[in-house]
Amino acid sequence: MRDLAQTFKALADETRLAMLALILARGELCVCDLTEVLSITQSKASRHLRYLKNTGLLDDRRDGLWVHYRVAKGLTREQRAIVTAARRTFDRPRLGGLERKLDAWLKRKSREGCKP
Amino acid sequence: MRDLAQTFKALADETRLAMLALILARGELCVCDLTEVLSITQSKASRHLRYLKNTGLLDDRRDGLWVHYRVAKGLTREQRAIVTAARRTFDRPRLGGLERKLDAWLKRKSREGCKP
DNA sequence: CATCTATAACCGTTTAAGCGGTTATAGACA
DNA sequence: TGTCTATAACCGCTTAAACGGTTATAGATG
Repeated sequence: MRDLAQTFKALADETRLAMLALILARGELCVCDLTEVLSITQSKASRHLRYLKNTGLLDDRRDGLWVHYRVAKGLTREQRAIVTAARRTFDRPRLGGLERKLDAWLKRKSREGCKP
Repeated sequence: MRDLAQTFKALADETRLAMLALILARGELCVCDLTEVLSITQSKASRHLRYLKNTGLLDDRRDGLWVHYRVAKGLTREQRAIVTAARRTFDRPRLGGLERKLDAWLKRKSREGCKP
């Protein structure tokens, strides 16, 4: 019960939910992508990603300066069930909007780098 | 996204999770049953039940002095999905233990009333 | 009406989350 | 080595949760 409550707590925040939705949609994203697309500070992005990682929902992978986050390999049975249910219920229009923003950002990033 | 996070928040607490598990298992329970079986204060039980009711997960029904709580009729699509997933993942042994305790309590209650 | 019971609502306190700003670290690169 | 970049870790502050104890309310019962 402890663990189940913990998993729900990890998803009980709009920012973390949006991060998970985007990562589920794209497989893997780096911190600056999420910071940009969700229009949040780097410190906020980092904090919430750490939370999701500590809960065991995400893994990270360093690649040079960037750190990429993806859904963890070793989800528990409980976690898998909850994440799957969450995935099915994400707000489609909102997620669509975020994905378009992400695409625009990725294009700009590939031209001009990670800065603005 | 707002609502989804709200639903997760409602389930992000061990007490509320246990309450929901018991109510799902039995259909309907009154406040004193939950107070007794979970060994919590009345004020705590009432507070968490109000939380679940305000989130739209539970309905209440007054019957004389007692108030019975059950899973709400009008769950949103999201809520139904999440509750169903949660139900599947409840800690079986723990829930079994609570149910045995509940049965013992209900027997005693029918004999001696709601008191101890 | 007076009293008793089950529950809700309130209150003051403690604990935990979340936040932005700042500093530290790890790796790239001149 | 010095500097730049992406990210993590830290800090002080603010807000929100949760708690137990107490009081209020609704309905039962004598």
